[in-house]
Amino acid sequence: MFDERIYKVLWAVVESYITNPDPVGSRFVTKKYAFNLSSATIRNIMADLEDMGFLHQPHTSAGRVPTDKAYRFYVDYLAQKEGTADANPMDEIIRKLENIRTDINALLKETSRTLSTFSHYLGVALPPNPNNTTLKGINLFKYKQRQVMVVLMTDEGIVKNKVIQLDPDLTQHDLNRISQYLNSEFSGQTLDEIRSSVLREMYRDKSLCDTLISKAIRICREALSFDPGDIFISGLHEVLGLPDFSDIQRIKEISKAIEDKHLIIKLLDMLPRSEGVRVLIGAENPASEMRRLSMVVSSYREGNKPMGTIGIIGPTRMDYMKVITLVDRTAKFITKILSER
Amino acid sequence: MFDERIYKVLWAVVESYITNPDPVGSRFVTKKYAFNLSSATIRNIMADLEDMGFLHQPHTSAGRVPTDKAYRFYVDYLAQKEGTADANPMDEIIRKLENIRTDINALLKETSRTLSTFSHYLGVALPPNPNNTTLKGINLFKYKQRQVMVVLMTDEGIVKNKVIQLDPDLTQHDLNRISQYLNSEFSGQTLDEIRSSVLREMYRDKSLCDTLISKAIRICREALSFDPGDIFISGLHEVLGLPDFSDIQRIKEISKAIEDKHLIIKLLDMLPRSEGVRVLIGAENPASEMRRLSMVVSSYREGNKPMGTIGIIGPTRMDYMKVITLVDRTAKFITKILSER
DNA sequence: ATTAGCACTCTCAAGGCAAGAGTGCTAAAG
DNA sequence: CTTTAGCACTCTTGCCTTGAGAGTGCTAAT
Repeated sequence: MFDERIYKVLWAVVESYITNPDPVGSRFVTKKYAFNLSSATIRNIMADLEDMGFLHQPHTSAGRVPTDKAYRFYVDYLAQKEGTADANPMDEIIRKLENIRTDINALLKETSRTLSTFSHYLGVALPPNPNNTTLKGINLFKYKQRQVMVVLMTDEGIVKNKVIQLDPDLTQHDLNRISQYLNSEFSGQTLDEIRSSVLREMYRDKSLCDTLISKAIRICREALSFDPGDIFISGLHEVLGLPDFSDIQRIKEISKAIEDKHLIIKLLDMLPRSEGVRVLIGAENPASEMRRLSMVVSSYREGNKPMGTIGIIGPTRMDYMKVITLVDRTAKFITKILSER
Repeated sequence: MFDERIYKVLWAVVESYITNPDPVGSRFVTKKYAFNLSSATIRNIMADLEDMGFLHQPHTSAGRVPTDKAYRFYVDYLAQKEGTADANPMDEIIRKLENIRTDINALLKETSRTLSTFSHYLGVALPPNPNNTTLKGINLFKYKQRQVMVVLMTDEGIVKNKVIQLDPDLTQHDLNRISQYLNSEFSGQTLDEIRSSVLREMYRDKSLCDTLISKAIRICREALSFDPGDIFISGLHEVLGLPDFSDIQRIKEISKAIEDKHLIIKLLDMLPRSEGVRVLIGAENPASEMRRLSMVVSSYREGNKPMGTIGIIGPTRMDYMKVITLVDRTAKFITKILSER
């Protein structure tokens, strides 16, 4: 049962299928990966592997194709002997990203693009969840009659702005005082914390209905109703070139995934921000829409504080080795940039 | 030559093909659009139309298919007897957009989505070109060591922010003075004007190298290097359902168009902001990548001032009638919202 | 000028056939 | 007991043919 051999065969099948999406037959395995075994023996082994749920044959007398379970085995095994891949493209990536040190949004946008061009899969990059960011400053500007522009700035370099309607017309002077109050009260807290304390205050201070403070709180409440930050996804044309997406149904799947950004955002946001790369293969994915897709993601941080997530999305038949090191090093590089500045 | 008849046939062919993408034959025309003519006569007419470049047959003995020229004829004719279409979905659109009166970006995002769901084509929305917007105010915040967050706000409700690097470390007090100077100097001007006057001053004041003013100008110069505002494109999954995009090549085309946002931005930005709807059919399109796509666009305004552009992109075989009124009324509605506030 | 009739062309779907690939099983060999 | 050789079997794939169907273009008649 602890036969090394059969895992070597499994390994060979996965590798072969990854480089070339044809069902792989017993004969091919013997030829390409010279075991000292005949094709008949391999056949038996492969039959065993199928029973164990690692392989699948599309029809009698086609070769075998790896299942999700096989890929899982493959990447777990990969993790043990990590770092075998060469990092050729990294130089170029670093060169591309190094010029965008300051602006985190631009950095992430470029990251998603770079990831996609080098992996030939979808590149994704998620900014820090605004709810967990800590407020650096809030500024209010009179915009038009009864309209106020709220500009929120966080320690992470995220800027959110919103125009909100206000019943009584306030002067810029009023607004300055309000923002001063808000800053002294709230800066240094995360937006989530602020939101809950705002709600608390609302209940307590029902009486002070028309004071400056209650106005400030109303502003806060309105301004904090942010949707999660925008996600950057790029490289659709890359995956369209892959043989895995040669039929229209699968293209619809992936394009749906792209347009349903909310789904991916929630998915990535749910993942624990543990260090290192995480791989979700096919049906391991919580979202049913992505049962035939895999994700390789890693979180980036500023110092020790987890920020957002970057990674790639592609078919389950994916060059995991290449992609994992790509995502890993890119995440580390972004972490370095953010921590240095 | 001025025979009404032959144009009626052309009209019939286009209408038929728009509702159903099968090559249309002579017999079908006689049946569906009861002329008092036999199929043989129609055949002759259709042969003439082919000579004139209006029709095309994929192969001997298939019906005819309209060319770009035919669509052009169709929409030009449509323009004359405008407004025949019912505006059923408009109520719903208005309901959807009415709640987002304040924030122009949210408004445009929702617009592109709405356009796509109701047209079943790609919905696009382009914010005002930031270069033509007039500055309302500029604010500088100390962000980190030697880094300054610049927040620009325009009359049009666009907010741009950027973190820039600054050689000498300035205090928030310095920054306040600088922003005060910038506001007094530049607010009310368009960003383009500001950019050119900044360049002029740069040359003149080479001597004042380290004064506050020169710093301010340096800030301005850096902050003004904006790419054109983001464009909103949505509805890829809508077009993937269309029979026109059943082959993978065409999908690649359109997905390339989506990812090359720059291209579309330039395209739309080039179009004169004339009132009313503009239709670009297939090869009329300046960009070669879009030779098999059509665009129906209209600009929206605030008062009399042209702002950005909205519209839809789809195959040349498009329900122009429906789409034109859809785009037209949506643009008018947005104009109304913006002008009211 | 219009129409009926007819031969012609082209596509498309279905069926049949042969080649090729890969399997599973069995029986022999190590 | 494990491995291997051999062979029959299955299934896909490509290719060809065939027939139906649709639509045309041309000619001759109205």
